[in-house]
Amino acid sequence: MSEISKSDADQLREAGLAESSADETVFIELLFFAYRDFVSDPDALLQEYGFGRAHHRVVHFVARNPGISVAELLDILQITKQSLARVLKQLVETGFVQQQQGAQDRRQRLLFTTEKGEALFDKLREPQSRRIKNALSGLDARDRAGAERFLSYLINEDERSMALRLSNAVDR
Amino acid sequence: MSEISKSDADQLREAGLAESSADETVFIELLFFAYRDFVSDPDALLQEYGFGRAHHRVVHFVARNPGISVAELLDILQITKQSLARVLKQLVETGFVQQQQGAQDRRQRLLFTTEKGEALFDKLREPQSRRIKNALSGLDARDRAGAERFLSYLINEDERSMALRLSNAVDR
DNA sequence: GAAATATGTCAACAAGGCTGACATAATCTA
DNA sequence: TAGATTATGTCAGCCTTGTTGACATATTTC
Repeated sequence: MSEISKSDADQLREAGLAESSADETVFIELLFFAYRDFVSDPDALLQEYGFGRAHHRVVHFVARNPGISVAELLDILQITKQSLARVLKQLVETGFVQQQQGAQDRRQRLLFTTEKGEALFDKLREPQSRRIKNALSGLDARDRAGAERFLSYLINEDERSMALRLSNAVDR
Repeated sequence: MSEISKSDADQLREAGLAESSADETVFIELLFFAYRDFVSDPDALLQEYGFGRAHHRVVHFVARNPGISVAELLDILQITKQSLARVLKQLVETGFVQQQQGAQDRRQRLLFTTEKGEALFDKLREPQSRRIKNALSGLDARDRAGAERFLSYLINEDERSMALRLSNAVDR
């Protein structure tokens, strides 16, 4: 990993000049750059539909969790009811998402993607999937495991198991 | 890594039912959850100053790259001149960032943090640094290297070396 | 029957993206 | 040196997506 040399930080540390934050700061910035480029992929595609990133997140998590309730979706996205309602309404009106009254609890509106929604989900996932696949192609199994662990440990502890359960859900 | 089991996806794959995107989708969602929580840390602190995430990014990269030009900062943040100008103006007016005419090229306004800006930088970095440190504490050296590699390979190839050069810059 | 819950809705606001046009000063180049 | 290019700033206006708080409805639970 010659590109990812830490020589400067190492030298500083040996000289006793570095704060302990040196190492972490590398990761702070790697996360910024990686996420910046990672989310940039779907944006151009979304414009064709007049949608934004918020729509993408909703379509993605509804497609991945068919029958999810509004409350569960709010939990995942960590935005307010109103922020979700706005984009969800548009997605329902334009036929990308369907609502269905809950069977056990009829107060719930369970959410599903339509075929159209499924197609959008795939279309938006494709470039991100490609980027991930490309990144993983340079890594061996140990590296991949390390990346997966690191990301999962960044998630708030009290929500980690839920997040991992969702991410590892059956992929259709 | 019992928590990060891939049993569902594995079963599907063995049954020949899974699309090749199954593995990547786990990373797509891990990135979402990790970044969601990662950026949530500084938000409460920023409110005390009446600032938002955009201010954070500017303060961070100016503090990390003293004397950076406006053009270089735009390159990092990948936003428009106007979006930057708005928050930069506020940071200068409130005394967190200083401008200084370039010596060689006097058209440039080189940016520096003030002591006040430096203090804010540290204050905002602290919780993120703590989160990273906490995540790394559960990992061995191989895992850490894997995480670092994975994130760097997610960055657009034509900007990767710049990003890595910045991230590995001398940490003060 | 009353309280709690799931959801929706409305009005209003703020942050921070965007565009496009135009201005100024400084540098580079033919 | 004149003209083109570059670095930056600024103005007006727009859009998305986040926020709050109040209130309404239907349903479930106690």
